[in-house]
Amino acid sequence: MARLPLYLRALSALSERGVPTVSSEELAAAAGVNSAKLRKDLSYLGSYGTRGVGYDVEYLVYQISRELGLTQDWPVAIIGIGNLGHALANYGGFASRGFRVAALLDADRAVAGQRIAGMVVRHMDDLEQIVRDDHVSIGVITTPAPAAQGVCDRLVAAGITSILNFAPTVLSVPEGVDVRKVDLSIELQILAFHEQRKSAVDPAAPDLPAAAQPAASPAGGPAGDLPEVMPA
Amino acid sequence: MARLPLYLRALSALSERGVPTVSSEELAAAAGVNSAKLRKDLSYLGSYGTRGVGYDVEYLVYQISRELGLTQDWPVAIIGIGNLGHALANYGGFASRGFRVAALLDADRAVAGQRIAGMVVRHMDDLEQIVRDDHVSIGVITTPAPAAQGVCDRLVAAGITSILNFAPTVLSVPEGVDVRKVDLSIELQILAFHEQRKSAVDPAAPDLPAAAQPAASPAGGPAGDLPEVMPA
DNA sequence: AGGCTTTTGTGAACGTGTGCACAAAGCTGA
DNA sequence: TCAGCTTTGTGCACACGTTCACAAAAGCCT
Ligand SMILES: NC(=O)c1ccc[n+]([C@@H]2O[C@H](COP(=O)([O-])OP(=O)(O)OC[C@H]3O[C@@H](n4cnc5c(N)ncnc54)[C@H](O)[C@@H]3O)[C@@H](O)[C@H]2O)c1
Ligand SMILES: NC(=O)c1ccc[n+]([C@@H]2O[C@H](COP(=O)([O-])OP(=O)(O)OC[C@H]3O[C@@H](n4cnc5c(N)ncnc54)[C@H](O)[C@@H]3O)[C@@H](O)[C@H]2O)c1
Repeated sequence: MARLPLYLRALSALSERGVPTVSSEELAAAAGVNSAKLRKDLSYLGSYGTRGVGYDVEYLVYQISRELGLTQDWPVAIIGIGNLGHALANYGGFASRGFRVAALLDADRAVAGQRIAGMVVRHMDDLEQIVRDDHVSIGVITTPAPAAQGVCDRLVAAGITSILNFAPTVLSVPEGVDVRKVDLSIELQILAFHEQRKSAVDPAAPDLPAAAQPAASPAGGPAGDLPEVMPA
Repeated sequence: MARLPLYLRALSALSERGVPTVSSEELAAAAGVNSAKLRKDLSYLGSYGTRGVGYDVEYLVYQISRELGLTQDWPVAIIGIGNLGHALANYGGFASRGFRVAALLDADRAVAGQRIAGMVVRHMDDLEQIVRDDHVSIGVITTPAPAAQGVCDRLVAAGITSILNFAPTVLSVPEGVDVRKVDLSIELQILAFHEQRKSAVDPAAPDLPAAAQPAASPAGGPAGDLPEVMPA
């Protein structure tokens, strides 16, 4: 389940505060989910709760870490050391959660060789060797969008089976390779969408404020602006 | 719908290549979704397709932009100009999609005053005034996690109703305020989870490789490692 | 002009995820 | 030891999103 990391974070915070046990209600509130959902998620891992008491925090941290595969630490490689690659390389939050930045790579020979966060940026030529020697199985793509598919293909060919993609492109990969994407523009656009909804017919019923309009105007400009992009 | 931005991106690419029309099949492939799903999503906006031909690319771009509220451009403020805030400030990909970085803010007086990407970083003291004067309605939080909730509260108090949060915390906000989060650690943990599944019982049936074990051992260490975190 | 091909729009079945509600289970205190 | 209280684990119903499949519509070719 994709919510386990959330629970793990909340549990870690409790653990650091020395809290010995939590009820599903408390933990659910901390993670921002429904308590029944949380209990069902946890029961999927097995029955690790005590009725009338709750869950043992330390034990649950261990069980979830185990389920997520965080008892080992995963070497990750970051490809494309520009603005974003820099920020990720300097970010200390990975190491604390079972991930280790094993290598920084870039195609630009002016970038390769630089020291960033105590590591030397390697050139893409060394990709295959690095993946093999350091057993890297997770790759992070922070190259410009046009280069992303090519980089992805090379990563897959080198044996990487999990990719985190920051470039705004749909990557196609063979079966057995997992891709997750982080796309800021999409997040902002979704926010803008809701923002527009809010400001549309604020006082009255917030139902379908603008979407009902276009159907009413058969061929002319729907709202009077930008008619030049209308079809013939 | 959260998929509209994806369609919009694919359509923009087609538009730049001068393609006049697309079928739902082609567009679905480009966006990485099912064609029936795509048609249903688009039909939700109204009937903008021609049977036997497909959809007019330019027209659809306009309609989706309109639905998402991208015909206007949204001023955003970035709070916390550290590693990540820097990268976002330098990123050119926002402007091209209807977003404008209106202000950079930081609580550190050593950071405020610096010029980044042609803008002067402002101090948090000016937050309320900036939000009011520039009509900022979207805030991006890139401060350390412990500061996030406090910053969030100030943003909300200042009148911001949409927040994009990069700090690994659950933000609580009053009703009417939208929060979306981007959490790298969670993404990596999900990848690690699948990665572990793949490598677990690779040749045989990949069913529930490790989860069935703990129930069999009533009180001892479940698999022999890390017994010190087991409960009493 | 009329049939043929292509592609949309949508009805209906399906699967999944969510949340309520409650019985069973364990702890606590008398 | 036993009653009472708290909290888990889960059966069940419901709502949502996804996918198939097909009829209606539009263009095209003869
Ligand atoms: N900077 C941000 O805040 C931000 C935000 C959202 C999305 N993104 C996306 O992240 C990606 C990177 O953004 P950025 O601002 O860091 O860009 P950037 O131009 O600063 O950095 C890109 C780096 O990738 C390297 N590179 C180019 N082609 C390569 C290849 N084939 N193999 C290996 N390395 C290669 C370049 O040498 C450069 O160092 C882009 O796709 C961008 O759209 C960035
Ligand atoms: N750097 C990354 O690649 C990365 C990746 C994932 C998540 N994150 C998260 O993003 C956040 C920022 O990361 P970073 O590496 O940029 O951290 P950073 O320490 O480099 O930057 C944080 C900035 O926030 C400012 N700040 C602190 N408290 C503030 C407040 N109350 N109001 C306004 N500004 C304040 C600091 O002055 C600093 O400039 C963190 O929560 C981190 O967990 C970062």
